[in-house]
Amino acid sequence: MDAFEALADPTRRQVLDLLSRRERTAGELGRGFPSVSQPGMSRHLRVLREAGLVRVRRERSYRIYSIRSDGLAGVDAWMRKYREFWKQELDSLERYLDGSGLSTAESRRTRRHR
Amino acid sequence: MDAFEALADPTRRQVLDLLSRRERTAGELGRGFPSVSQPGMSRHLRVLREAGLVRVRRERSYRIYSIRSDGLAGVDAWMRKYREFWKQELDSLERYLDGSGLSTAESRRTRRHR
DNA sequence: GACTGATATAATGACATAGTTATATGGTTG
DNA sequence: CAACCATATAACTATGTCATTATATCAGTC
Repeated sequence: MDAFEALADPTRRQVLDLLSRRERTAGELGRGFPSVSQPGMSRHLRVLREAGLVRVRRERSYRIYSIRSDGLAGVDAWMRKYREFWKQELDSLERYLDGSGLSTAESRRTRRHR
Repeated sequence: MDAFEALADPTRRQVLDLLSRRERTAGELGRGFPSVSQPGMSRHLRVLREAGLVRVRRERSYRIYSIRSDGLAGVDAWMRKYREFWKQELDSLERYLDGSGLSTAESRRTRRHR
């Protein structure tokens, strides 16, 4: 399962959100999702691992999971070429605002905020 | 189907790649993927549309599809909080290189290129 | 070395997805 | 308005995904 498929599941995205703050054991992650059984979480973690989105290391009897940027960097790279699209839309918003009654300062503020 | 699920399919990502260059009719998009039947492509386009990733307009008897940044901007926003992860890794690479035999100029070049 | 705690794998079932063929819709043209 | 072209929807099938229960693995402890 590739990174895009792995990210399609909301639970897995939430797991990454938790890991983005700090690394956690499999058990901690599992307890964070009462709606998911222990084997269910284990499977999600496996998917994330095989997609290159997380890494594991063993410590005592625990498995400690943490974010691995490789996979996400790949997704980010794919998205890069689209980023200009909303930048473009902001630009045309700016042009529109510049043409209207707003001052340029106000336009810039508007742009910065959205 | 949300934007993340829509992006999980490689064909749909390729469709977006085509549309990132210029808008196209459903037929043009279909012909771009000989491995996908006409109804198959129509379905993919529907998924992309309902996920907010593309928009359609009618012109003559054609349906013209184009990128709609809303959906992708949402995905990008989710990814934003991870971007610092590889930036961080680049920073530690830089620190490592600065500490090694490389000149600072070489380190900066390395950093900029990856 | 048996027992326990932490985690992974196996087996299975319900449901979703993507592809296929057949058919419908809707605008365009003679 | 009949025939045609572009595209969408329906019905169906194959395959995949996710969740569940039961079981295995494996390290640490008594």
